[in-house]
Amino acid sequence: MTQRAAREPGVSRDSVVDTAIRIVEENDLEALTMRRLSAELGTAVTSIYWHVGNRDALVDLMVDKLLADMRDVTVGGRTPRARITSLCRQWRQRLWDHPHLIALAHERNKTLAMFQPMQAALARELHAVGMRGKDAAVAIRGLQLHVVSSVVIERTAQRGPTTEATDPTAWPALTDDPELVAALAAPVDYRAAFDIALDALLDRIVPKV
Amino acid sequence: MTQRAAREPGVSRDSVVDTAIRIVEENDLEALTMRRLSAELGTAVTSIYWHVGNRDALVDLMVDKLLADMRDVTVGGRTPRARITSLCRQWRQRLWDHPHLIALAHERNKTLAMFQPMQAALARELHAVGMRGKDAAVAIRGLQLHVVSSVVIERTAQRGPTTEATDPTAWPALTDDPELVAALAAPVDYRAAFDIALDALLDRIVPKV
DNA sequence: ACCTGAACACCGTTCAAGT
DNA sequence: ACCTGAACACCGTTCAAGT
Repeated sequence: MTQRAAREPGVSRDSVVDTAIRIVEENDLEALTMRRLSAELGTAVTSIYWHVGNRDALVDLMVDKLLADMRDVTVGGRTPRARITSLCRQWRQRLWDHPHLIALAHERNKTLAMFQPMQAALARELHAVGMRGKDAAVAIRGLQLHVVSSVVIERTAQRGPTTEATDPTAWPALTDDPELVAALAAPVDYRAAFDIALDALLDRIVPKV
Repeated sequence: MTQRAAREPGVSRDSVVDTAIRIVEENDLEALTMRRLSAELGTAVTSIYWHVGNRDALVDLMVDKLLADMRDVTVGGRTPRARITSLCRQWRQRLWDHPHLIALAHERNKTLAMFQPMQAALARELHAVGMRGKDAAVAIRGLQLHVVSSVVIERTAQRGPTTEATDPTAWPALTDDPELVAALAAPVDYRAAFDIALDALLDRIVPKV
């Protein structure tokens, strides 16, 4: 088997998935159509079906491939608490850097699966602070949901040019606090909101050591 | 103008939106096609375009209509903290009761707009504990993101029969904590996770009184 | 002002037929 | 084992034409 798949002879399952990922990364999810994909591969539409089944199965393969690429996790920080914070920030950043992955996972209901590679690393840190079993699972779940939902919300919010900034005319009750109204009209600082909530979560979840 | 729009003579903008909402509620978002909508209305496909513009504009109208239906908020609880908790839980429940709204809002990038009707009520409670201006805005944003993301994640997670339960074979590092592995393999208790994180958030955000 | 049919440029998927 | 063209049953949208 040649490292770089030859272009001419035909199409492999891998080349289909790779090309599909490239199409999505260079454009967006809705740019991924079977016909365009086949055109880019230089084959008939129907041969794709032989290799990957159908569109849903193809997207599943794409998600798996992208997740496999980010399986290794490195941790920094002195205390376990610092390492957990670093882990969560790092994971948020990684998902953030792969916005296409989020859209893909959403379409296939694999949103939570995006977090799986991080669970082992988190469990290790929780063990270090004496959390095991069910308690550790609850903590992992809480952090997992926080990271994933943060990225999902931010990405879908800024996906289009829609009026996501809240409409100030909607609150007659707030006219006595113009500073609040102004602050709500400003764009959301997702990063800050993420950090605050993460810290609050850790205060609650991770025992002080 | 008759209260209940007459069926025979023609189609109104309202009847288009209402029928579209009914279609989505009885099925799901992808059941909403212009052709099916027109069939259900008894008109030609093209007349819909005259009334609402195009599909995107129609979905916008649907979101606005659904949000208008849940604009009034009632609060219960003695202390401000209890009332804020009640508000967040109530809002989560309302969004939860309208899963179609979430899918609709997602398609039109109006995810955060779903929360808008609740902002005024939240601001009132924060004023009661002495939070104003920028601090109050940060608190509102934090609670807003928590509620919305909680519902979004849970709904997309259970949208389909996909394998959302995490695969236990993926963590060789965890074999020394079988209770943790078992707990992670079990379905997520979103309600509990929501309450824990909400409490943690409030500890951080709302000043003790 | 409102509604129509015809047409355009797309989709995903199946299937029998080729080599 | 792999690839093909033709066909089916859909999409959203435009546009000229009707009343």
